[in-house]
Amino acid sequence: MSIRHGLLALLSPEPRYGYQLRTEFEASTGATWPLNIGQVYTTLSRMERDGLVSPGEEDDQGRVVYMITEAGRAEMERWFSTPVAQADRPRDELVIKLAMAVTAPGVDVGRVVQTQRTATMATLQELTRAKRSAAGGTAQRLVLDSKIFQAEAEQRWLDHCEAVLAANTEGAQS
Amino acid sequence: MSIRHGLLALLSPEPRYGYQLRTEFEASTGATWPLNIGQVYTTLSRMERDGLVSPGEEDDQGRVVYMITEAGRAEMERWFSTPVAQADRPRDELVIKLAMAVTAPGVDVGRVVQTQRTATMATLQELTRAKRSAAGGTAQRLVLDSKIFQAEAEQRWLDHCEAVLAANTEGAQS
DNA sequence: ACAGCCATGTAACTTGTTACATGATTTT
DNA sequence: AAAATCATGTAACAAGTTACATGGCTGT
Repeated sequence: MSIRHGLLALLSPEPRYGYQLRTEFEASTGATWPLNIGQVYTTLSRMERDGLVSPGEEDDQGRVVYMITEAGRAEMERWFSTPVAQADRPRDELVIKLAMAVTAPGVDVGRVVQTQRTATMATLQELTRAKRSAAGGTAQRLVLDSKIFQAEAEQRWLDHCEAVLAANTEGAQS
Repeated sequence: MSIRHGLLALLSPEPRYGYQLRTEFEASTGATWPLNIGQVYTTLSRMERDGLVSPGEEDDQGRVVYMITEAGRAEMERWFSTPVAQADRPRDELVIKLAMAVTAPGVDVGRVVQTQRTATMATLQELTRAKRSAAGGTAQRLVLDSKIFQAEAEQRWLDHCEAVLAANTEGAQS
């Protein structure tokens, strides 16, 4: 529900039209998660269906301007004041992959870990480079930082996995 | 595509029936991401449609046993040998929420951060408790560890956000 | 008898996502 | 004139998810 709420938040200060929303969404969250323009319109339609936004009159330039409704504002406030719970998060593909690699016989877990480590390292370097070039405002920088923190945590976890697996094979099977 | 591939991996050593797949999936990944049994069957149907699995004959006890196909095995190997890329990951709701909180006027970002920090702290304690009780095999333990690493990274990032925002309000706006 | 687990399945829905069609305006 | 950008929208699909229907078997 990230996009819905994101658009809702962008509409909260004042009405906007679809194309503008994409631009501003990407300006806030950065270029790493590009937002297809079609999706803006589908999401707006669905939010209209759910009573969160309503299309006002057209622009002076004929653009369709949406504005947030009462219900939409309430939903936005609920969103900001409710923490993201553990259960809300999507399943982590890497974690499932490793769990399966450990479980399934005949899979070289070490190789899976190594492959991922290389990729994550490359990601990390790219992110660091992006951070050095330092375009964008506070929001974009924080998004970048989040990705860096997450990639670093992933590296540490991969190290940890290797250590655990090494200890497992040398000693008894678990 | 985590569940598809997860089921595929579980089917790789030998054929299984649906109910069994749920049990084993949860045994590998832990109870934190419960898997609805209905989903196992829908996913199996779709995988059959895509030629990744095929229902063999019934069990001696009348259970519908699925087995992995050639194409399924190839897909599984591709999965294990391909790293999870940055672009593959879903949008992070918390990150978007904070980016929007920073961007939108009239939102108390500090409160959003605090609310999340409290929740994440509670999560972390719960995870640590779960780890101490230490049921489950290697896979489950690694999944738990991953969640702990991620929660810790999230706490660090929230701290970092606060620091950046404090520096921002005391000095000039960015 | 009844509760609860084992077991399979389907219908319906959500969000996310893309490919495509269409046209106006602006830049080169 | 052609290319690019601005702007709106639709059709179609994927994957995940749940609620429900159905029935057999097991333990109390």
